[in-house]
Amino acid sequence: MVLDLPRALETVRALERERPRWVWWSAAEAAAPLVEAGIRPARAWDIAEAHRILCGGWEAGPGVAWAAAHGLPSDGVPGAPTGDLFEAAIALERPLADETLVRADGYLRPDAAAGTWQRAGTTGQHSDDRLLAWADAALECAAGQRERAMRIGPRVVSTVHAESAAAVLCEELARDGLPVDRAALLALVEPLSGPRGERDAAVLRHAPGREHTDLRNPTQVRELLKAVGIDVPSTRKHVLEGFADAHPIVPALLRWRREERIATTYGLRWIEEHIGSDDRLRGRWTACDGAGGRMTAEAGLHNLPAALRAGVAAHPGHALVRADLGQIEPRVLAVVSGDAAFAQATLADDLYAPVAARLRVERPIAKVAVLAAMYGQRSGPAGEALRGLERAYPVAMAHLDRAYAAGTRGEPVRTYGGRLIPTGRFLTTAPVGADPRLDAARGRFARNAIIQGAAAELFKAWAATVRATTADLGARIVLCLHDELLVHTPAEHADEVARRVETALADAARRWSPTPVRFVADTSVVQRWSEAKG
DNA sequence: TTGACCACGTA
DNA sequence: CGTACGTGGTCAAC
Repeated sequence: MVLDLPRALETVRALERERPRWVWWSAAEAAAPLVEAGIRPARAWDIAEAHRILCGGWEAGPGVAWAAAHGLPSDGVPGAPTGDLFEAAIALERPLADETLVRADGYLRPDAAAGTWQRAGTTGQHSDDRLLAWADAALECAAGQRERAMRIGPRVVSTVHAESAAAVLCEELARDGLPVDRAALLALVEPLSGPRGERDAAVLRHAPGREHTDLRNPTQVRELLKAVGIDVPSTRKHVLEGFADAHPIVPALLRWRREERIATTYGLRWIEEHIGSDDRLRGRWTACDGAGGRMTAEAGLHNLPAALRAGVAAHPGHALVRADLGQIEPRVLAVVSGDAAFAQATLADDLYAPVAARLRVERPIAKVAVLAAMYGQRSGPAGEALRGLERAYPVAMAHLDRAYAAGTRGEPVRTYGGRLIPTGRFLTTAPVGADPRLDAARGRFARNAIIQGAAAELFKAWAATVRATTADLGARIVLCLHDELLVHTPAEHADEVARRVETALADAARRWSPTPVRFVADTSVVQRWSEAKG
């Protein structure tokens, strides 16, 4: 007997009432079975997520996280056991007996890191001992990580807590799924799911003699356009849009592209594959992608065309509370830079209004200038206003410049929440300093990452708070989209959930930012995701 | 079969 | 000469 699962789940359920902070190697491994059993753990320390924050990168298995928590070089982490003859020979040489989890050199034994050692016990007592040792190792590893986080700054501990909650939320999102109106979705998709020949013909009739063109092949499309007198460097949408009036084939082609996208990516096959018989769209979720620190989702959950949002709908007796953060990135810049003047501007509903007043320019100019400062866009009328920004908000601008400079040098940067972001990741093609264009790309990457990354951290703190404060009403977060939340709730509690979503934002922001920076959400109760905002 | 590239959806 | 992600298509190299 290795584990009596039903009994273990009952124990967990009882313990959860005390609201412990669970320590686990990863939510995917440990929280998923709990979520499956209807247990929604409130607080956790997720070793894998903590490792990604502290050390950057994606690889965060027990062997790697343990080594980092103990200050051991990552290149010494033993690889996963392969089960080959060489390993079998070593096992014969040093049989059994070896019950030590940690090797003499300080690394975890690889068969334990891979999860096989714990389950390989021959007797009950034997495997219980191994499981206990494995649990102790997790506690020790988490303690080491916590110490390291505290050394960077106490805020990093909060970040780990929020990321750990987000990782559990990801398991819940994957299991619960996004409620859809299957009939509505089919009505949107089906007209485009006819034979491809018919869709193609609507374009090709504009070019007699070239009916054999494959519209999916950019080279052939370019030749097709050339034949009707349109010479384009590429066939991308924004290029073609400039020629919309030049020839009727261009709008026909653009329309074909839109429909082709839905027919291929979001067609009947997609519905069949990802939507369950309970009318829930399900995909896998990750709490923190490699670079931006954002959540990611598969199955099209994060790039559903706007046209299909009418197919995302509350189920009977329920409503959707949708809320999205307004102007999140400039508000985040105010927090992470500590620019008091810029923070003052966030007190307005529309942050660009006070910025425009201060710069003595029109609002659109102020907006373009702020976006240019954050993203590095240099085209357009931003130049003059950009110099105004430098004078009005020197602290915020210097903060962005520092990130850019660190990136050009290939140095890692840390987000406000403490997540390490390596910038030398383009090193595979050229070393730092070899190619100015690559260095500039690293600079832009770093400058964007500290803003996008911090925004993701605030978002997850908000989502974790919403999750915690609305669960008692039967509400469930069903979609996270970078700055937007969808909460599925019993209809009678929808208004209360909406209020709590707003409160959660104010609370999360207050905990997150030592200075008063205002974050605003546009929150509404709807039946369909497509319904108008406000 | 795999990886590069294009293209395009979302933020 | 904003960045990030996931997905599906074609093509060339296996």
